[in-house]
Amino acid sequence: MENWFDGRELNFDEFLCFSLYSANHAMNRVYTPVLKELGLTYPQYLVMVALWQDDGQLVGELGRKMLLESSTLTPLVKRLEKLGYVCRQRDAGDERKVRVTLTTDGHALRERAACVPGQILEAIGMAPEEILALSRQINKVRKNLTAWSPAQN
Amino acid sequence: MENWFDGRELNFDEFLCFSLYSANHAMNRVYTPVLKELGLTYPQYLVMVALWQDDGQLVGELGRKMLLESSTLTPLVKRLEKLGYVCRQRDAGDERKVRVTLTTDGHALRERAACVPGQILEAIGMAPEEILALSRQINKVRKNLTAWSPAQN
DNA sequence: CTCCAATATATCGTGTACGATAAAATAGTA
DNA sequence: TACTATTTTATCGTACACGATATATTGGAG
Repeated sequence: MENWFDGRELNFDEFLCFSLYSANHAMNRVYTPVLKELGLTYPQYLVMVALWQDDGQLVGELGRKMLLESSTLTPLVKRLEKLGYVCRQRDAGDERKVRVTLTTDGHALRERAACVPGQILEAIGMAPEEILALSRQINKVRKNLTAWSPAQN
Repeated sequence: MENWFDGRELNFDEFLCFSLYSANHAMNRVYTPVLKELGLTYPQYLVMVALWQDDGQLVGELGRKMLLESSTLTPLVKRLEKLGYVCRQRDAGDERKVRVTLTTDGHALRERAACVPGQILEAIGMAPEEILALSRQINKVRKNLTAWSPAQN
């Protein structure tokens, strides 16, 4: 187990890919019990964070931020609606667009979720500056990957 | 979009979490078309890599390496079996265990997949040493997260 | 030897995720 | 104005991924 992804048996790309893959899963497993008390999944929480920062965004805007397709976001937002945290309504000016707005409960949830970041920060177990630096490096990889995929192939 | 996860609006933890989340998705999107020619998904490819390095592993061993539950691995390996790349058979000595063995096609696939790492490496667009260093940092986070989750909560 | 706990997979229900496709509204063009 | 192309969201099918649970085998205690 240890020597599989901590050793040198994998190629460099496989190494990084698997690191991202397993770290993302590990993050999800830490978030899950914390968010369970709010009745949210991790992707649902990310959408709520985006809405707390900027209410009334379109499904498309959320998709561009989170890099998700409508086939993923539409049912996810519908679940948030069923939970009573958001409201979906067609834009009056352009009936194609669907605007996602926080309900009173959705706004109130922000306070109840205030303790989440601290718990996650503790679980990560690194200094904020270190976390930020690592995030930037990972973002650089993400940018390279998204820039490459349509161009080359 | 840019200023959401590249700026400072998120908390540190949300920042890192989202970086991992989106980078993992981006990686998946790069792998998908490359692996499509082999008829594999990314998790299936990871299992094949593990088997190419060490054939005849148990479902449980694969699960510990990839940090996956049997509820995920069992159907995944069954799909690999349906594709004709592996063979699932109960261990003679202990009928509870299921051993996963490469078929002739499974072994042959290794050559056809030899071009994959190079393409991914190109897409990542970083020097091997840099990739390795980043992987190690991410693995450190993963270790912290997995060590924390059962202890604290 | 019998019963009970532990181990190893498997099954089920829910929720992401995506590609392909569809449907509806808007924009652009002849 | 009529027709087409684009935009925006939604739907469908497939494949992870997990927690909870079930099943079967093995190991131990008495």
